[in-house]
Amino acid sequence: MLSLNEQMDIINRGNKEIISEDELAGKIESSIQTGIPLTVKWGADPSAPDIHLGHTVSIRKLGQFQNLGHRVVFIIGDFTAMIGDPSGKTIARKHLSRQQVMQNAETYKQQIFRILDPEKTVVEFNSRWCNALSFEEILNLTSKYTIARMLERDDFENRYRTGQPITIMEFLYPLIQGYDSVALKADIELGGTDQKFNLLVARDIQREYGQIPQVVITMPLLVGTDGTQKMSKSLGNYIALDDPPEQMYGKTMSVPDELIYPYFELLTDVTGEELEQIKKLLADPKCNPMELKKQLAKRLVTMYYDPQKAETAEREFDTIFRKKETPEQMSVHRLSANLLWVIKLLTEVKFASSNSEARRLVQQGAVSIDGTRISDPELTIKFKGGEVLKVGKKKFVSLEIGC
RNA sequence: GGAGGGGUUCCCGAGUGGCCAAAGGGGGCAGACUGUAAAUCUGUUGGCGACGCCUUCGGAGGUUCGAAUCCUCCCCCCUCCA
Repeated sequence: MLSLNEQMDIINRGNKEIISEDELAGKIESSIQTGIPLTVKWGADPSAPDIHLGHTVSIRKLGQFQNLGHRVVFIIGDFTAMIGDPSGKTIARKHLSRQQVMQNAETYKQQIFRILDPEKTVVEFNSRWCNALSFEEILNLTSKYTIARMLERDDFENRYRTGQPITIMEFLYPLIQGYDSVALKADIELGGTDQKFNLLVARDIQREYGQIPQVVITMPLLVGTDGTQKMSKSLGNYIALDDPPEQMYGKTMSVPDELIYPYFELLTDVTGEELEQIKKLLADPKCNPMELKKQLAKRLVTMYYDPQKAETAEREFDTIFRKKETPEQMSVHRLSANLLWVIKLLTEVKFASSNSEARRLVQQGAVSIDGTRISDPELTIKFKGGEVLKVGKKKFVSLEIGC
């Protein structure tokens, strides 16, 4: 096991805030003395199994804890999912079946184990202890926190002030998450800065239950591909771990230039010196940021796939977007007939969800076949096979005759 | 329990009898521009083989030649008083 200072150095890198560093040092010290690893908690909602780069900011930090010999517990909040984290607008949550939860959990594991060591990761479902709680115990839990303190939470305060509904059930969310820490006797809990409130509540709850409060480590929120809002699945501005290489590469390239630096910092293992270098280059007007972004995109694809796939992805990107040519590889669609109305064609290959949308695309000049723009929405085309249909900038399909 | 305010398209939000498939903004999509992007500009944004028709403004009825708009009942949300 590494010394206190060495451990602190590693943990300190890239986080937003540690509450508190002194407590953390104390815990690490006693762990070194006793040889007992610290329990590091991290939780996730089971309803959204698409892990994206935003999550990896925390997951990578967990990986560091594992390397330091500590015990990482990944909690799947199947119980809390019934409530839904009150941060969003989504109030009514659909109840997930046991089977769905298990399925999502599997998907989760598959993804996080691309970063974490499966041997060293404990996976828990919080329904295990939550379902066992009696009403009396729940009342007891609710007696440990006040409305005033709940309303300190930004979302709650906001919604309360602007006249948005808040249910009592939502107040339970932070309490249950806190109770999870009690059940696990968590030493440390990791989360995004948006989780700070919940993580801090857990400290109070643990104290109420006679435990030493967990150390809270918040990680910066990754800005999504739109360059403004945090990366999230519901906003659609995310790069998923499961995105195929070309997509991972392409999405990274579509990120605003300002994100190049934070992405290198939070998502890759580049050293401090390299980061400095990147910062310098970005400030240099002679340097084309595209080159750095390509490095970033390639690096990410290499991390989650391999160098060859990264190479291919880069080549394809250059072909489509820089040279504006057709990609080498594209999916093939077998036409239902060899004489087809353009509108029908677009809906058939699912590049448009309705005839109206298809018409719009044609009228806007988004549609071309073998490089020739189609502008007449009434056109019927005769195919002989091998044609390439392009819609917009990035949708391609190769057409073949027959089903 | 009482009094008042409100529910409109993906989101926010205007509209209080026909000119309403519904202003404006956001987002999305497309086009132009560009060193990839972003930004910007322009267009578009319910459906239908389509210059006409069908469905939409919390739900169900009703008034009317005609309803997002008026009436009745119901559901939901918010505020204040208790």
